[in-house]
Amino acid sequence: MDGLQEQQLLEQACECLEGATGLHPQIERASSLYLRVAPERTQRCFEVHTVPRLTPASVSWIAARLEPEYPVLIVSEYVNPRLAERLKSMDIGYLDLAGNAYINAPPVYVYVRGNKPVAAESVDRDPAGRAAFQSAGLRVVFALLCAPRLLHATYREIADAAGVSLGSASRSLQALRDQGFLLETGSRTRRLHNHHALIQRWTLAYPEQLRPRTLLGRYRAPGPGWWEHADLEPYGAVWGGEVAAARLTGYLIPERVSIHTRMTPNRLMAAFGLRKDPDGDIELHQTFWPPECHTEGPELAPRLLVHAELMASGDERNIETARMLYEHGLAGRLEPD
DNA sequence: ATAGAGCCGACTCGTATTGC
DNA sequence: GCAATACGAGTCGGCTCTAT
Repeated sequence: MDGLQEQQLLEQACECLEGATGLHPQIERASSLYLRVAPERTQRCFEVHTVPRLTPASVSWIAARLEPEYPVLIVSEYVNPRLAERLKSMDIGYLDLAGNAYINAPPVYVYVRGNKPVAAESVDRDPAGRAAFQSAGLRVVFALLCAPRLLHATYREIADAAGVSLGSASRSLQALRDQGFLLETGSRTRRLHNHHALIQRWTLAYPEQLRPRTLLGRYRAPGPGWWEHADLEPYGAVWGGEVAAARLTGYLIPERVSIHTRMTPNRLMAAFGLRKDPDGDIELHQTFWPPECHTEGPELAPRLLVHAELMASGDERNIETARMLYEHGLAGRLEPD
């Protein structure tokens, strides 16, 4: 999202706030966007973060990443009641285009939730631009991030490795180029740019766009702690999410299990006595990344995926663990932008 | 509440064109 | 000849609307 679109979204949200409350917010632009919500009544200034489509994962991301100088105000097209509740509980302010808002700037206090979303034109709805962060695009981005050799491969090789069609690979790469995430440095030599933002976009889009499509089913094990001594390797499977994070950091006691496998679930079910259960705490997923993707160990999913799964859970301890994984693994492996 | 029709977006596939 | 790119046709799945 570029600066102009950010400001447009903020201006529209401010109009909604003005209409609903009679406050006269004042936008200030420096290195980032700032908002004085009621300059005539309080000098309190918020640092604005625009997130057109707010999801549980993006709230997790924001909660994990922000160490702001000023209190934070999230501006989105729509903040649903559950997210509103969650943001308020963390004392993070929000504004949306439906007129929902939480602003805690004494003596000014606003809390509105439950307004329905307005059917407005999204600022992030350009089909070509989104291609990189839909299911096919997410596979391509993941392959490029985890197997950098592919940056210098042909379109066909990239498409094969990512498990998408040639046309989808082409559209995804074009979208990445358009958004400044992919730089052509010569004939078939490419470089990823702005890794941090790219990982953020991937992390936010993964639980919505790709994860539901790789889900094979939910299961339940005969007893707790079964995963501690289970050997997945013979079944072409790896640990994701909380179990992988526990093994990488020793910081978590897993409650939910996610397993990524290249085979059908039958053999895993037979080996570990798993039963199908729509409310089970075990999720089986089809592996979507190429074998050459870098992993931390033979039985662990790539760190980028583990990070995204933790962030998507919304659990505070998971988010903290995700931050550790990012800082002590992902960030160090990135090329400088 | 549910089933069926219709619509739409995302994706794949095939093919034509262009450039090296 | 091969790779990159563009584009149209077709498929699939999800969503909404409507009739029952």
